[in-house]
Amino acid sequence: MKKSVVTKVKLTRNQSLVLDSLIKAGQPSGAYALLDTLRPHGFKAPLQIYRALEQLIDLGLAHRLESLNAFIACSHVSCESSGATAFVICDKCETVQEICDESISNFLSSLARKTKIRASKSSIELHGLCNGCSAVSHS
Amino acid sequence: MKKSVVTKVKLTRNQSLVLDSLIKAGQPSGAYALLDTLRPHGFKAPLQIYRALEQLIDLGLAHRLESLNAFIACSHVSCESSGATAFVICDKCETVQEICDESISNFLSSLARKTKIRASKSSIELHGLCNGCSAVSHS
DNA sequence: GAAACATGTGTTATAATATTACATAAGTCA
DNA sequence: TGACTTATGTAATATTATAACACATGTTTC
Repeated sequence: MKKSVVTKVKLTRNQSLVLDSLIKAGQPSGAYALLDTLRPHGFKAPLQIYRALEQLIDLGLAHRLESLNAFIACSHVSCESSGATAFVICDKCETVQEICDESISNFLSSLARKTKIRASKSSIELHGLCNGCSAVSHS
Repeated sequence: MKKSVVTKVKLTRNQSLVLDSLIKAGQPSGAYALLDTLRPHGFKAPLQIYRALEQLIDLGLAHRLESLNAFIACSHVSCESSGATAFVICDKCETVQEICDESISNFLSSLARKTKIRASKSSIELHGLCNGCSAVSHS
């Protein structure tokens, strides 16, 4: 669906800093949260974040979570990023599982075929309570 | 996943107006676009739109498209809204196909099982070019 | 009907997210 | 070097969404 298959990309300083922040966060992070984190490194405007994110996403090193307006580092060493990725999000502890297997791409292919669309981008996000949180929250 | 199974709900005036606008639009509409449409009917503030939308979505009469920050009327007479709905969106003509069959719910169940999540909400959105637009755009 | 409660409304202000526009700098390649 | 593309800095602004408060309407219970 996308090209990608990145072997060795040289990230710019800004891109590296944003990616590092995302990785350290280990959670979905909003653009403005990233900005605050990076102010000590000289970042001053949201655009610096958004521009870096755009690149990282194109390279498959980061993903955008549409339902959260947030971003997360790709959890695969370097996501082959067929575009066929699903995110499973715990609404309590904010843990995100990034799933990227044949069941996802098969499902998407089948959906595209049925609806006669030439697909270019997908977003699959499942919200709920993860195993741990589900056990605790017996409200 | 949701309750729903709405047989006959009495919508308030605001809710009816918003739903009518959504239906007339026949396309994804942003909250502020709806507000503009409804100013002649006395709407003045975004909150009036957002509050109506919240109800309509709870009732399964409208859906939110996360990747567009937009809303659309449910295309099923009254969506049983198992929550298992997928949206296929043409980025050119903005047509949206709302798919709601077993393949969707099976896929989501399987994903929830694999990731051990107790799912409460899902969002599946596939972007691309629809059959018609795909034929034209031979750039 | 009156008291108590939940739900819907109107309105103002503000928060959170994202982009436009323009000037400058740095990397790439003929 | 010159031409070109890509990245950057910065300010301003656009777009989307919510908080807070006052008031009204509806429903249930007694």
